[in-house]
Amino acid sequence: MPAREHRQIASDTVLSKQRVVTEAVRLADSEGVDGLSMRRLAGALGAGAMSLYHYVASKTELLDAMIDAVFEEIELPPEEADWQTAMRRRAVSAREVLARHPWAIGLMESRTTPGPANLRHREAVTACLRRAGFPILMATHANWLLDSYVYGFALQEASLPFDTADELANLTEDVFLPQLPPDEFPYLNESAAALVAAGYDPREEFTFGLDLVLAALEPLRTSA
Amino acid sequence: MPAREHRQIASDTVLSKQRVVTEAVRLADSEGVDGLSMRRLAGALGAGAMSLYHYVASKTELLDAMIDAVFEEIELPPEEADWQTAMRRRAVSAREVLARHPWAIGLMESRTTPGPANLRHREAVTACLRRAGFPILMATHANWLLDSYVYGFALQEASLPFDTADELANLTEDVFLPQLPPDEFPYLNESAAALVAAGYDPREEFTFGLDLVLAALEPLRTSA
DNA sequence: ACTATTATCGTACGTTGTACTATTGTCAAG
DNA sequence: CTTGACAATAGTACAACGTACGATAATAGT
Repeated sequence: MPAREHRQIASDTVLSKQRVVTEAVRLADSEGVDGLSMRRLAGALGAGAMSLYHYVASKTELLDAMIDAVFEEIELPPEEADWQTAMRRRAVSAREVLARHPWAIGLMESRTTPGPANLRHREAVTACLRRAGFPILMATHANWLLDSYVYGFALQEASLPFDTADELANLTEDVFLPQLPPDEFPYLNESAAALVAAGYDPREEFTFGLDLVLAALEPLRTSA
Repeated sequence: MPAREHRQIASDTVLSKQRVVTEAVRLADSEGVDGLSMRRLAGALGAGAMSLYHYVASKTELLDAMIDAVFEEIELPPEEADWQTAMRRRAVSAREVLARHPWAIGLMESRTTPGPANLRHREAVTACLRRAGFPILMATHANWLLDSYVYGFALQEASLPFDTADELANLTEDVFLPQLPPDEFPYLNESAAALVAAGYDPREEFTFGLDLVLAALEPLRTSA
């Protein structure tokens, strides 16, 4: 391996797998994953399309690397905190990250081999639960439950056509309600009205369910 | 609307939006959503590619219709049961259906307008919760929590590369463990071993978390 | 200076979604 | 019985896609 350590001063004009993946993530964020083509990505990097294939073997591998780059952004459960705050921290971080990169959720379904950041993450979470006194199989259950909640919430959030409470109010009046005849959908009408009145904040909505789940898991520890 | 009621005796050779969507779902089930092209779909229906466009305006609309067809398979919460068993029934059904059509989960992220079956489903679930005594906003919270769990679980299940406990054991030994040096991933090693020993059944794993969530929601009712 | 290796890319092939157009089959109005 | 309208079925063509292949340019080791 003759590749020396002396990094080129500026990696701005030099390609690398890092730069390819980073730019791919940026492109997917702004244009959606359907707008991410090898040619467009190469163009954004000021390179020819085929040059990318020196850093990724295929588009599939690129997508895998993008997902792992997303996992790298998620905060690991801090070791010093008690298990509930540690898990809350990492869950909240995960939701934020997935909200920034909504395309990542849809991609997970098809790609099955976890990257290194993904593995590190899982290890840290399992460690946290085990050290908190959860028996092995209970830790597995807790893991499934927590991850399901995080991913599912992110998936639902990604499929919402609005971002702010204002947009929700507008859309409800202009789009949703006209599609919901009150005699056929009385409860959805009621819900929509209440939601507009109360406002909607994804962070609050998320922590509500999260705290409920964490509290429900507490008695499963054998706190020794 | 001159379209008479007299259905052609056999709709086997005759096209219709129904038949197009149904066959598209079948194709996605067997070949994955990437294997679903308009030409292949038309071929499976014994038609020319462009003929499909008399029944769907675009591939996007086809995908939307496919998702709604999936929702149609999900059992509604039975009205006569108490709320916990009703919600359990529909959640279990949802997981089964999504496990049959894994591609549907990844599709939800990008499509934002719910179809009629989707709306019916949401109405029925909200009705069940409200009738059980959940205040409006609590019903919304419960809805988010339950749906997050169901979708997230389905998403994780879809990204598992094995289906049976046997395959899990084989893969663990041949693929997973070799990627997990015990000094770097002690807890994942421990987990993997325990999981292989205990076996893994998605239905059990799912109901574990589900029952926990349902129990945690119970006190939020104002049972009047 | 010469060679081997690494990095870059142009061209070309097969496949995709679908716009446009042409061709049928059916039926109501004359 | 004719005619005109409309619903249904396709063929062709085009731009964009992933990428196999081979050619070039840059760099490093001798």
